[in-house]
Amino acid sequence: MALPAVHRRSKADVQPLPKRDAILRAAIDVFADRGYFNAQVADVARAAGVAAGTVYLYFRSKDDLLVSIFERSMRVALEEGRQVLERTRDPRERLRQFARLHLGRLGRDRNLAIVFQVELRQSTKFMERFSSTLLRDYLGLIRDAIADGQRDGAFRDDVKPTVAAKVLFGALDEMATNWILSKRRYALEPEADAVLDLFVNGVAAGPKGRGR
Amino acid sequence: MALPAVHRRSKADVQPLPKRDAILRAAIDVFADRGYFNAQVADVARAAGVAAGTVYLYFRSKDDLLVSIFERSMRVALEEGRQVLERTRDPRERLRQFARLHLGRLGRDRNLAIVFQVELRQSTKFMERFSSTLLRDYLGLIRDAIADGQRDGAFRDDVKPTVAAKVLFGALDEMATNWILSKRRYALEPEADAVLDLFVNGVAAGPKGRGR
DNA sequence: CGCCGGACTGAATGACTATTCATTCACTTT
DNA sequence: AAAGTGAATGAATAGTCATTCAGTCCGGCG
Repeated sequence: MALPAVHRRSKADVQPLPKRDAILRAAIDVFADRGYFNAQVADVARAAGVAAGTVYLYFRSKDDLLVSIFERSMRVALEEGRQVLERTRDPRERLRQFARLHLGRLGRDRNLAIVFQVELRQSTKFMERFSSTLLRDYLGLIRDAIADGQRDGAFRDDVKPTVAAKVLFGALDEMATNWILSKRRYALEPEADAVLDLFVNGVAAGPKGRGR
Repeated sequence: MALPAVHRRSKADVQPLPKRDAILRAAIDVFADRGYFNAQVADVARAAGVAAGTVYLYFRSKDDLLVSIFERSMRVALEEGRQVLERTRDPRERLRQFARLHLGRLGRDRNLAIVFQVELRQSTKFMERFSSTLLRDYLGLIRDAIADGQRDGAFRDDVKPTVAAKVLFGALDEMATNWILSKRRYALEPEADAVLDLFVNGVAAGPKGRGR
């Protein structure tokens, strides 16, 4: 049972399991292209340049591929989001940065965006699993930023932060979904500014706008 | 086994194909419960009280079931939406009614809501098919109402109606999705008012709020 | 009556595919 | 060079299901 050489720098020690990453990347592309249910594990393996069985050395199951894509990306998103909130104090600017980050991330990787906006939403089974953890945290970040803004006096305090967070997230989500489905090819990230402007100022005309 | 229906008004003319409707209704319930891909056609048949083969007397394929659910509901939604726009003139009130209609429809039928918010979004294949027709029209209704409001002077005219329409739709969509996934059971329709308030007035505090 | 047409049935068919596992292979160690 | 190791392979397995179709059943008609 001799454990292999300790000082061997070769193989999987270079750092982040290159094969695992290759498979995840391939999964994103294949799922985006054919859809999760229509994609075969063998397709993913081929795209990653490995044999079908190899996928199972790194992932428990086909489901696990989808879950792993979600978790890895979401962790990054949460980390980036938290950093924005730390480094920026102005409530509006915070939300704007957050929105740009969100759309920027998806706009940079179309296939990832497809997996997030479309493939991940298959069946309530997945949805519940996802939305009850990382996604909840993500929404929580927005909610907290809004609540902070209310304390600052920058935002109205007669709206519930949770509702406002959902509205903002929903708006961004729709921009992303539309971008994916659109035949036109435009930059997604800049849309963040338009969304933020609407979210902050509303559509009502005139500076006094409020009330009915 | 004898069918009691003696002198039934010549076959299926009693109204609109009761069996077809039963199958569609069953499909909504089964898809909502198990998810489209995990649901078997035989499950739908059983829930509808017919044999598996009978489903194919009324629908071309399993896909066709999903498409039919979407199309039938969407046609109703479009019709109701158009009526609102006809009977109401005030821009804000129009949007409010529209939002209530939207959330009211989903809030009334949880399984239909699940099919719409989750199951229908499987794979870009379906999404593209759907979003390029009825859904586009639905968004168009919102967009036109907003453009009207701009002509009225009720809404700012420095926002693109298409963008504003997506923002509003996205916000409503997110409220619906959250409602489905939430363990809490609350009324969905009333949320429309909160969303509309935010969409019209924005989160910014103070009556002058605008600008940066 | 006996026969017709068509709605309906559900077992059988034909495909498809996630997952497994006996082998092979590329290296290392001794 | 011999032996060992575990990563990687990919053919075979074990199911799963959408869809079909040969037949059943029934009301009405001649």
